[in-house]
Amino acid sequence: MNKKKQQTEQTKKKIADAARALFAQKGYKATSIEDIVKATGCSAGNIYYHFKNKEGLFLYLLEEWNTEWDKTWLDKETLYPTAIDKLYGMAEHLALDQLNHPLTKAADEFFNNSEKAPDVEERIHEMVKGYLDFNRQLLQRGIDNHEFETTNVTGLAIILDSLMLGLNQHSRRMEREEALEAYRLAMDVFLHGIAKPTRTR
Amino acid sequence: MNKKKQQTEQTKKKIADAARALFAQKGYKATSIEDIVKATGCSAGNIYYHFKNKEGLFLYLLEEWNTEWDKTWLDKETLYPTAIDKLYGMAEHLALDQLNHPLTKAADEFFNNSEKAPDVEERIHEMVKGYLDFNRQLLQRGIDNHEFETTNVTGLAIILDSLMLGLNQHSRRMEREEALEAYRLAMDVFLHGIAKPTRTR
DNA sequence: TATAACACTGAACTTTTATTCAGTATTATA
DNA sequence: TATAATACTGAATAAAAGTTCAGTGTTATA
Repeated sequence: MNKKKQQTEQTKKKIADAARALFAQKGYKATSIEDIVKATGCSAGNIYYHFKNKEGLFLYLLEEWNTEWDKTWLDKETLYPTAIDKLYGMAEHLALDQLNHPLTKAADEFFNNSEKAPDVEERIHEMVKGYLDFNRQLLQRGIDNHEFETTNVTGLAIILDSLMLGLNQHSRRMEREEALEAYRLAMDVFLHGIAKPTRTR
Repeated sequence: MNKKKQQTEQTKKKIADAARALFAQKGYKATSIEDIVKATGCSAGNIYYHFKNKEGLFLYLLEEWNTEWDKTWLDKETLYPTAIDKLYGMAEHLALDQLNHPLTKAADEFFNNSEKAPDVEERIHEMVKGYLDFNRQLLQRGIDNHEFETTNVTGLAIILDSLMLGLNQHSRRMEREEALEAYRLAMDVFLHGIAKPTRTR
């Protein structure tokens, strides 16, 4: 039970790699199984042998990306002592990940596309919830540290995610430095706002 | 030259209305010409008589939506004296428009989909530029009024647009009041930030 | 070594899609 | 009224898509 498992792993990776690149370049719907067949050199049947279907293949890539992101972030996180530092760090991390990571565009398309199996829809829901939880924890830490003054943690988690989501779309048309700058500025605004300090609160 | 123009206007509207509803419900790609045929009762050929193709039909709806938005906003704008008021007003306007307006999801899908004719791509680029210009003007007014302290108007226009873009996605899963609240909170943050007023600037 | 489990092929199947076009009916024009 | 322009039909086209499956060779198991 060795050469077979190894073979399976290898071709599964080959398919995943090719699919990732294609989804990134052309989007989810526009990438056909035939495209992946051509790119990998293996047959259509083989793809369906290793993955349930096109949806399943894409979901696999999303999960892979998610865990990868978590891992690299955990490595970085310790470098940032305060919650504010963490926010800027996360912004930078996202900016770079999204620039380097090819899947964001296709992911958006997939997320917003209605033709998904119910269980897939469910899984995506969980992912989004995961992002929001992540934000919530980050914000809560800032509150506990007396860095932030706010009570509506859940609301702000959505605002933060919205900001990152929207920037993600814009940053597609940006160069690396431009994108990093935009993410930094977004965090400046998120932390300090743009109004003159005549606070009415 | 009357009954014919009238007829054309009527069926063009009928097709546009049906298409809008379908695109909203199912997304751009998932809506087929056949769907529109069934919904309108007119033939496929007729749709291609009035619109260049599927892309052209969708673009027509986008343009229509854009001009409609501009018009209703211009009516509202005068109600808000300061730039800050205008920002909150715009947020509310967007929140309601996006809730009522069915096309946002399909628009996202369309925007991010690579298979567009070059001239369509160009037109979309112009639209995005229009949004950013709109933001820029609003922010500039706030600076002139001494409401905002900032110099990077272009950067902030992108941040503001990103925020609205991201909220748009989240608000799809929200009720009316919830969405309005989220948009308001987003503006609070955009204006005042979340950090304690120990400003380092 | 015989049998079972596995990795894989690739053509065939089924749907679905956007788009076209020869032809028809209605309305305007001269 | 004759002719031209216009609004429309609907079947045909043609390409593309996701998915399946009978069959082939290879590796593990007993």
